[in-house]
Amino acid sequence: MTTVADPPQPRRALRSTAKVLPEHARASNRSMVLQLLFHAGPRSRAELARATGLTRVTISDLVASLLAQGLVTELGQQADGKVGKPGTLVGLDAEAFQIVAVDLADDERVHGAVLDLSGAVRERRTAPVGGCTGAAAVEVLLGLCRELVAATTRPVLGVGVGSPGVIDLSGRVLQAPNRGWYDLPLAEQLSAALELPVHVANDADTAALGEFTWGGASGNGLLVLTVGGGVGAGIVLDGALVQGNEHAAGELGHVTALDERDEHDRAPLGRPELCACGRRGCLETVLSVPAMRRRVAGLDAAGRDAALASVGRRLGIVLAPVVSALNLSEVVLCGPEELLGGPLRDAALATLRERTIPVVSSHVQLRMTSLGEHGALSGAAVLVLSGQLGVT
Amino acid sequence: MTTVADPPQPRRALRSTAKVLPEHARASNRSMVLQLLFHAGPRSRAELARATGLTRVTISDLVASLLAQGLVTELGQQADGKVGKPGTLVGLDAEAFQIVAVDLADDERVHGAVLDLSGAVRERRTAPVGGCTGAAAVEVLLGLCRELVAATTRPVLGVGVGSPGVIDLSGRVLQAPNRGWYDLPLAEQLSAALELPVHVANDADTAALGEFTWGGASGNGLLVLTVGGGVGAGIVLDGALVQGNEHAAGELGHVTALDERDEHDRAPLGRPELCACGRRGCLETVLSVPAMRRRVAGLDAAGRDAALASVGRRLGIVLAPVVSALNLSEVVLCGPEELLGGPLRDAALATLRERTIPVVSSHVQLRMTSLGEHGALSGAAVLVLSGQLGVT
DNA sequence: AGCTGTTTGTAAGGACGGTTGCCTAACAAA
DNA sequence: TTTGTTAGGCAACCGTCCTTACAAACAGCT
Repeated sequence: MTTVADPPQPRRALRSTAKVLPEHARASNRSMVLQLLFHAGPRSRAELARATGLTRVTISDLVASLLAQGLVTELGQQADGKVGKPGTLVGLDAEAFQIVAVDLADDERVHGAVLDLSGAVRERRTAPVGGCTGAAAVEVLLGLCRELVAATTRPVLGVGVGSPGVIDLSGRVLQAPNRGWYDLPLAEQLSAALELPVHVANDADTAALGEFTWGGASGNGLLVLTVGGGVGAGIVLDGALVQGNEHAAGELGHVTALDERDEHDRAPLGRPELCACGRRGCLETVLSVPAMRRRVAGLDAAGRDAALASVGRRLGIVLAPVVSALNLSEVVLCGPEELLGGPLRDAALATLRERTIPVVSSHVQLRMTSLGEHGALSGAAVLVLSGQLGVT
Repeated sequence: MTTVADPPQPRRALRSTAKVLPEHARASNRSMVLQLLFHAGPRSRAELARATGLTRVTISDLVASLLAQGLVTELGQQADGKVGKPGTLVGLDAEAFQIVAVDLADDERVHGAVLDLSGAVRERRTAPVGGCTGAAAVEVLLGLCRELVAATTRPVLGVGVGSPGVIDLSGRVLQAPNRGWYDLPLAEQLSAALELPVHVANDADTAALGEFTWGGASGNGLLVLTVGGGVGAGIVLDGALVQGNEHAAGELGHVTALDERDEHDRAPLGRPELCACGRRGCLETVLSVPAMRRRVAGLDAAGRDAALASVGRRLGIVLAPVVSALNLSEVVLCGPEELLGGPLRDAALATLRERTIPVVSSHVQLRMTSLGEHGALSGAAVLVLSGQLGVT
């Protein structure tokens, strides 16, 4: 009959939406129960019902399916002297599955571990990279994964990998210059070879996940800065990693931190140095471990402290806009404690507070990681927990 | 029987999770259909089914309920010469409801409008603030809202308000010094008085929403900077506003942008000025409209351009870490075109590119808003569209 | 001991949402 | 006219959660 007017022009790409089925609701509720048991410890079914808002009937059903899968176990009666029938405690069984986690941040050796569901490391292995790149580097990684899988004593929930470079949500490495990987579907390849679920993410992102889950993060909004050969950052907002437009969020290492014309701290830091990226004064040229070691070499304690404080001030200047814009609750440093933990941290925090409004700065914390060396490994494990069980 | 070991200590506050019911799946799918019709224009049921992944049966059912509510209408047959039965086009009815939107960013007058579902302004009203604060300011706002509601010619979908200050997700104003509001449940009060759904958010956030929905945003990651009496920012990541730990995300106005010891641009900008917050050199002391007008007053064209370029460079320095950390695709400036649009924008973009790695800076855009004066009003309308229909 | 009230966990039945399978209507191409 | 394709509707089924009802286990009281 009536023909139709021209459709209005599409205004922008649609936000990724997906159909929702009742079974997704089920999965979400199942994850909520697991999340609760994971973080808050064993509970009775009735308590789970109250905490989730679901009915006891539904919780019973969910718990029954989790029991059938072996993910949770009944732990006996609640022994507190309240009125009424005592509940049966149900708890996550940390021994039910094991997780294989691998960290590729180190250029010399690939570090891996087997963890249980509580995040405890059960087994540790490393493999030398030996300068391998491209497909050969994938083989080294795959070999370590096989070795770790062989070392597990329980069914494997999945494999988590933290790698430098730009990595999309599907675990495809868009670019990782250190390994010579470009547009490589790493998760897919590993998954096919190992016949296991594999999750791959940027190493700073996995470090952020680990800190978020196990580092005692307090509020909402966490930035984790990994300081090693380079500088990277992972950001968790509202419980999720920030991806960025090109999956390159967290590229803080190459923000200019030292300006040709700044008088600020000129004496201790000298003129802006040339960076590997071809520009001058990048944060990496002052904050990376090699740069700092070079700067403090041969200095006495006072000189060393002054130099590190200068670096900390530059870091504070770079962090101030980020912390303000996102109203972060926590900034966490990962790297050598002896370089980052002292005057550097203190100066960075002081500078950060100086340069931000109190409503923001009074709540923000700046501290060393509480996970020690293997934060990235724990984070890679969280990647699997999150991907397979919905637990974060 | 067996008593139980101590539960593991809770490690952190749980991420906000909520139970999911099948009816939520229904609401989500309904929103997805509306979203599609909103952004991509009229479609047949079969096309909707293909686009959403749902079956034709389910789509028919959803469309039937939307037809019953008057939100969509059938627009006749598809007239293209393909094989098979031609489909019946179904389109969002922009006339079905109207939206009342109010912007409180201006200290002198409250601006309001009636919009249809396509975002077109149908009616415009303002009310003088007259220095009112506290409850009196609420009364002024309420009066304007009543006037606008009376001016509507269709059922009202809801009321959206953009206000300066820190505002939580429920529309409670935690603090808005300009209006003398502290811990005020504004959305709740307005909703009770008007007997309509009311959504309240920070004005920079609503501006960001408006730009995101109607400004032709390209990629993922948008920061909108509102420049007026002060400076504010709203950030949209992954299709959602960034809230921040204390709902204070976007507080960029009081980041130090001009340092006592910086030589950088000293000549055009002078020594760091005292800011209303009590500190020196905040971004607001160089980028706010009054500050800029004062700086360019009495200068010739060249001097004016140089001064604005200096301001742009300071802005670029502040933005660089944020753009890098979040890998933003777009930074949008809202405010007086004659101040922001020319040398300031150019210098800010150039500085931003100088200070960030190409992988980040090559994709980022920095431009004036395409929504003109009433971006915040459009954004307040999006608040309602999003809250009531799930359309963004 | 026996009763009462409270709390836990399960069972049965109903409501809702989505799917599959099958039907008819409408059209183009052979 | 026949064939193949597409749109849209109807019926039957499955999954998920809810409400209601009930048995079991306990504390506190008489």
